[in-house]
Amino acid sequence: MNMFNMADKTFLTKRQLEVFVRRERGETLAEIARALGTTRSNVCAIERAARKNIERAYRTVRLVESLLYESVIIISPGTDLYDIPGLIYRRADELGIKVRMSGPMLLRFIVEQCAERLRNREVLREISVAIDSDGNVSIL
Amino acid sequence: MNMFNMADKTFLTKRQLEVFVRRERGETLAEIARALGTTRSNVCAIERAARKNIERAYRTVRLVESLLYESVIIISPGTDLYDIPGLIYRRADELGIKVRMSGPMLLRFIVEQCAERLRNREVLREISVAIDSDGNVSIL
DNA sequence: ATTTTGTTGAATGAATATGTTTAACATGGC
DNA sequence: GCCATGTTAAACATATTCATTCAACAAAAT
Repeated sequence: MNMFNMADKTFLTKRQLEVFVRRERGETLAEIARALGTTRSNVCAIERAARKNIERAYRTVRLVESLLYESVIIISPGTDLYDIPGLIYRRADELGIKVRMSGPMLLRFIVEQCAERLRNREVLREISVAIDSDGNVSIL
Repeated sequence: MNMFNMADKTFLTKRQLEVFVRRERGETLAEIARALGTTRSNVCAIERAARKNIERAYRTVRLVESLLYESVIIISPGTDLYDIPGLIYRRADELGIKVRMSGPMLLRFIVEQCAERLRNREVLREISVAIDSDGNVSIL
């Protein structure tokens, strides 16, 4: 049991919450380390973990909302990599959304995120791309 | 490595996302189990885990926003009185909050509320200023 | 120049999470 | 009754996270 994170309500540990709040108040790593009886580097690590979890929570919420409220584009195996930006722009146009990425940026993004689903220019496994109403593109 | 959750972006594993999306589309446990090569009860468990993670992500976001949006600014001894409005505006900007007081109004407000913590232009004892999400400023 | 402050990487033990199987149970439709 | 559907609990192996320490480094403040 983790007696510190009562009830699994959030993704922040009691320790992470304590450090996060104190840091937001402007306390220094050394002050917090003294108060919690540990080291600066440990407090630093805990803060890093807290912010990572917060970022992940935001991304999770955005992902779920994009699934529930926005558009998902399914890119089938066999599609040519270079056709993907066009597919995304076309769908965005249909929805009246301006994509916040240029064509080349989109290409690089896809390659980065889906390297293992591509071979040269060919899509091997289905790729699901979400566009939210702000024009943010994400891979599901 | 968890080959299922590319890149630690969210709190949903690939499996959880797949099950969640299919369920949202109305697919039945048995259908999904067949498609993923496993059992109904397993799909059920995965869906439960997915929804638990989503709920936790929402709670995390709400917790963090409640911490950030009712923000407390600590003004340390030694601060120049005339720097205080700037500190408050900067923090408000970071939070995307518009302060409902002009600079001179803020100054007069501070002087009125904290006379005994000031000597001429210098802050003698720490002052805690709160801004709420409506931009209202108060001394704690 | 020294101290404070924040960061990073590696390593570690303990705690949690994940996906899985199997067996059982409840409900509603036909 | 029979079947499809959804749920639950126990148990398990593997994977991941958490807090921690220690050593080292860079930047900023004193």
